[in-house]
Amino acid sequence: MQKRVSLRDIAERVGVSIALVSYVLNGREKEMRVGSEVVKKIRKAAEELNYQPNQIARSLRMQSTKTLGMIVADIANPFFGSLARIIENEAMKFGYTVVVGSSDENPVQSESLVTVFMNRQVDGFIITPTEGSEQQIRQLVENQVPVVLLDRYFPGIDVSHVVLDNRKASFDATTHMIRHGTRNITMVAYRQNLSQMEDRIGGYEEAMHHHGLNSSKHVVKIRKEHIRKDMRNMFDTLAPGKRSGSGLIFANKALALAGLYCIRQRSLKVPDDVDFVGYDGGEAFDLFSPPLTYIRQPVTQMGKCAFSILMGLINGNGKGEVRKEWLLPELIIRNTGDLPAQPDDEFHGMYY
Amino acid sequence: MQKRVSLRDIAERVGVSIALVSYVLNGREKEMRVGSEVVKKIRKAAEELNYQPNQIARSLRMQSTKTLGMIVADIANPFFGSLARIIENEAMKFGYTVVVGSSDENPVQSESLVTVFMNRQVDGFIITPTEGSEQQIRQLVENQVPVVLLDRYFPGIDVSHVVLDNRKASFDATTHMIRHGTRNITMVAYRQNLSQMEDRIGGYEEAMHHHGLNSSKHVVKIRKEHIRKDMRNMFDTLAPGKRSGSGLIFANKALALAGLYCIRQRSLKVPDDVDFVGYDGGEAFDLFSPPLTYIRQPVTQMGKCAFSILMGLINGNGKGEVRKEWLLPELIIRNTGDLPAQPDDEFHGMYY
DNA sequence: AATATATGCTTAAACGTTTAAATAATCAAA
DNA sequence: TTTGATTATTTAAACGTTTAAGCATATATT
Repeated sequence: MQKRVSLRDIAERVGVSIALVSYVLNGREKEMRVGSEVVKKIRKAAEELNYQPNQIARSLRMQSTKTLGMIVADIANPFFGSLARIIENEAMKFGYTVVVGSSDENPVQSESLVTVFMNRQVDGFIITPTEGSEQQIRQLVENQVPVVLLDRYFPGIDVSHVVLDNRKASFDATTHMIRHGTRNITMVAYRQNLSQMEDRIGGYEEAMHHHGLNSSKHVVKIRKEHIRKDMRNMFDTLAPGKRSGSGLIFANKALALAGLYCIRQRSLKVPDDVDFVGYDGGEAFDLFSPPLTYIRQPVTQMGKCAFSILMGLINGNGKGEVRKEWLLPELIIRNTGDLPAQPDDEFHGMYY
Repeated sequence: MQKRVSLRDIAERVGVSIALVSYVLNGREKEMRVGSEVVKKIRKAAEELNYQPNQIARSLRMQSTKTLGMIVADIANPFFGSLARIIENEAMKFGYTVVVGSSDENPVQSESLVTVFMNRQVDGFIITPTEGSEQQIRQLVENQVPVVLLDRYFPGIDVSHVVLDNRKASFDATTHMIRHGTRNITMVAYRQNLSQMEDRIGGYEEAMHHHGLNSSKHVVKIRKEHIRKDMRNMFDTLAPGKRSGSGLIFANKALALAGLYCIRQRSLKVPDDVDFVGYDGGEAFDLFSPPLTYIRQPVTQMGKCAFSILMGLINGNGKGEVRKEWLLPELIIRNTGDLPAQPDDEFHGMYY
């Protein structure tokens, strides 16, 4: 790697001090009353030498790296990939760079990412917190590190967050099924102590209760590590499709996909044998026969919102307000034989 | 954000110089013959104050940031997301951090990412080059910046790369179809001047030629920006399914998905009406009726390989060898009514 | 004529590390 | 007793910026 040109190189070539060069290249020549001749010469030299500022040196001096740390469950998951993409785009606009890490839903990994990012002096965090990471988050907040939680939050910590209104999402999905004549509705969720899951289950229960179907409420909790096995068990036990009016609501995409495997395996028809609603869309939902009903999250809005809150925290230097956002879901109703509307040609890049 | 503890804080508390603290905390106490009592005291103080090194300061001094720049087409695309994930994991093991940027297949954006990352003094790059970015890459190489190209490469530049053996992949896919009795095979590709596309098309042509089907060779080039429209046109013109022995090979996943829309729209059956092979797998391919045949890329291997080559370049300080890797594809043969084998429960995280 | 103000530029410290070189003290060998 | 190692520690420069403070010189104001 060749040595890069520094302010010193320009200063020497022009025959002035480093300070002057810095002032000019930062556009402070008026304020600092730099002679117009000198300004020209410095600009010219910078151009000729193709000067690029060393952001590391600047960071050290300024105590601000213009870097954000983002911790998601898994960047290979297109939901998080899309969020990362949106935040990356926003960040770029404001001169920020994003470093992304995947916690794998593991609090130990999450902790180590926080440490690595802190050592790299990131200016703030956007975090998808994992089960068991409550203490970490609390510590960050106590140390006055700018943090925004995304996708999940901890009711017990007073920190900004941007999440889907999961309760409403499940409520709407359940209500939709009930209106459709489905009575025997099962909520299939992860066995996981996170706001997300709890709210997704809560909304379902609320809707069932609201429609007087309390007695037929049924929540199945599946272990993430045994998703296939537990899913098969569920299908064997519940035998949806055997009795009429069965419906399944899957609390996330991984569950829905595992469920769809079982549905295909048992040659069940949607919605006649089992009614279906999943969280998050995707190719598989569009191309299934029939295309499937799902809850769409406003991913773009989530990303932009989280970013702008974080900017507020960072630039408000400690006085940035805590903001808590629950964004609205959209129920994409299908489960019919018709092909889903094709996205327009202009559409690309965003997988949700 | 609270002030963090520095070497100076420890030095003052123990009553020694900063240098000594640095030596000890870097494990150089033997080499530097630091008194064992002092070592203990420094360790203790560091522990008590919960000292964390400032990586920015270290980077400035060491002229090495332990950071890698990764530029992909789109991090929201699970193929790139998976690659990013693998590289992130590898990097972590070696104390590196990865900053990822999405070029959107746009050379201007790619250029600006390169600049941003260079200013942040990344130690090396892993790049998925876009059409028209040849000059940028050439410049990096000339400036002796460690670079590894991933997924695509430029035959005209002598720089390390890790790509799928796309030629073989298409050759195998085409041969498989021909053996299966499909004669009327169309290759559906992007109109794009990248090694990837050219090789994917080339392998198809080679196989057709090899089996004496030169006259029925047919390559359709679709514009990325008008993928839906061009795809519909193709189906209207070619009318696959109208004549027997029709087959379609899609040069990437986006094309395959757009193609599957049309297949469903026209109620064509795979493989009776149209035979099908796509690049890259995914939920949609697994859950389609029937599950679809596709070319699997060894994503994990690609990521690990690219990373290790980059490490060689960085640590070989300029003498690291240029390595060019073409990795082997795997043809996942299906197109039958059977459900695909379910991934094991242990499987998770990797979407390819 | 003395003082104030404006202009144009330089000096030097600071950010938090690493590390070569200097220093000082102890001890062994001549 | 001097010299030479050995051991333990400090000093200070360097990495490339930013920026407060200082210093001339010229011009304007009393």
